[in-house]
Amino acid sequence: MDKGWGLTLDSDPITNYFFTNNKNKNSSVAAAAGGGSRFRMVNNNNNIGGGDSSSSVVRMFQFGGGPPPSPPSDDNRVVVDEVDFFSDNKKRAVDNRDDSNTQQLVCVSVKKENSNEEVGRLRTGFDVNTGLHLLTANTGSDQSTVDDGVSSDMEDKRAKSELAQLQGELQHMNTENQRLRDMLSQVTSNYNALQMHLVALMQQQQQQNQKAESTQEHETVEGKADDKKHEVMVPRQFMDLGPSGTAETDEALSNSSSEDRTLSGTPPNNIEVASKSNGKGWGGPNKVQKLNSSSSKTTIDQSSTEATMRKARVSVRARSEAPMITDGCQWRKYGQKMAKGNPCPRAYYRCTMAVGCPVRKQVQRCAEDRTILITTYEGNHNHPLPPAAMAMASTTTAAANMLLSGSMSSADGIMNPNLLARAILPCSSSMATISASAPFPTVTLDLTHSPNPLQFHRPPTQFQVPFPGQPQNFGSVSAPQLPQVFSQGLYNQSKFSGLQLSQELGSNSHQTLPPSLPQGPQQPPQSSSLADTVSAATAAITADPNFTAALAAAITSIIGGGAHPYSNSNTSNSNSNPNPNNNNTSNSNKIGSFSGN
DNA sequence: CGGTTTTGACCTGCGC
DNA sequence: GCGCAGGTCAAAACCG
Repeated sequence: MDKGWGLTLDSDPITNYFFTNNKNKNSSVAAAAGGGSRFRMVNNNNNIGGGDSSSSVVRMFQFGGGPPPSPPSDDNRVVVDEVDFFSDNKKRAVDNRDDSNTQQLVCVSVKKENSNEEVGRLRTGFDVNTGLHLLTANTGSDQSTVDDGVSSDMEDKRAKSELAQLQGELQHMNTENQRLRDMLSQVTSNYNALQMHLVALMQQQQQQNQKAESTQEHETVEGKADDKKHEVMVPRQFMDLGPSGTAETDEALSNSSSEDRTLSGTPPNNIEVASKSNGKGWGGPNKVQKLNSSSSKTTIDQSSTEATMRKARVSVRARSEAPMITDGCQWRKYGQKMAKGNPCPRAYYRCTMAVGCPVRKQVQRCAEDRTILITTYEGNHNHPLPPAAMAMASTTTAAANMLLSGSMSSADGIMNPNLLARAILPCSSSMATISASAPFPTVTLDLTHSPNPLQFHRPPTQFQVPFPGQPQNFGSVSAPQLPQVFSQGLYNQSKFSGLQLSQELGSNSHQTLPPSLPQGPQQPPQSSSLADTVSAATAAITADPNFTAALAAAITSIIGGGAHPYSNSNTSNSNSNPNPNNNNTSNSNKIGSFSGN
């Protein structure tokens, strides 16, 4: 959520405006990232001399670049602010000794600006030069030499009065600035609250749908008593890849089931097994399966099919040189195998952030393109997730929920993979593909595509998160910010090849991408990580009104169920360093049999 | 020393 | 029933 927040807010034009104008002390960084270079220029100008707030200053400086309230006398100097600035001042200094006052004022104003850190936005060269020149010009000694002959009280008074006036204006501006900030914070909080509310509503709706379905199933299953209840519900748990983390929502979603799971070693697992017993799904250990003996077997068998159907997997394809993407969670490798048709070994990981966490993932390099890392998630965390892990969790959860909700209530979901895919990633159907092929329905989020490479590449650490949307927008996010977006974890450990927004559907592109991403500089969450990036993207997707609308429409049309996109998901990665692609195909079992490509 | 990784063995489901 | 393939286990090795 948090991250989503930042993104969405940032995207907000208003926010952008405020940030850039008011807060943007490091605008050079913030603006740099995005496509907003032009915007930045404008802002800077405004900051310096442009905007309403600094109009007085503008007048003094007579900047040509910005849109100064009062047109500067010299229309000629336009292009380079610095040059104009200096030349202008100098000019006056030389030409008009009487303007010493003006110079003084300028100096004063500049100092003020500095004190406010407003000047910090200016390019360094600009700042430095400006300060030096002005100060130098205004130095008392110099002035005295110049003014000696003229020195008049009248001028002093005039200067003082103007100074006072300027100070007053400055104060006024500061007040205004503060007021705007307050407004911004208020807007932000309101937005956040609304978003939370929306998510809660969606989850609630989904929960209701789940209950309805579970009850139906329960009834259908020949009235087998209480035990069945759990079993019937179990599938749900798995259905939610969800970010269990924060969870009010999670609990709500997985409510009863979560309770069952609390005791990790025991019964809970049985439940898992039940859902997974069907076959080759990842699931509870065989042991557990064994434990899950006869009594409930019948019910399991009956429900297993459904459970299987409901057990969704979310596969994420991303370009990464790292052995594993950083998703914020801690994983322990418990196996590695050669998979048929892929020379790269497949690594199996289990979430170790909590003792009984059922979440597992497979990591394998793409046979065709080994720069692509395929990470497949399954299960639902039964523990709080760190912020860094929320992004991926949210993303996968949202995708899984979409799929599951579709598949569960009706076959339509699977029947219309495109629709679901679109719902998940409205912009480009190609980015999200749904495979109904067993054993479990799988949603594949392809983060490797970048129709419009807006990607910013950061060589060693790269991560591609192609989200539907406007690349340019993303660009606007600005490189500097992106780093923030990417969580440290991912950042460090996994090397993604650039954050990308793909808009395969040119026309739709706008829709898909949450406005937030595109528009504004995103406010980096406190802890940034790749996960953040993903979460950012996820948040963007989920938070995007358009996305939400599309999602809701899709779901409604398909199942009438509700999906709840979590705005926060993250992928952080774990500490473990699996090298799926490592040549050390030391794996075990069937290496020999492996035919490779 | 505890946690993680490696890796051969084992289990299970599926297709023939 | 057999073989294959996917998935998991668990002892040994490794590592900080």
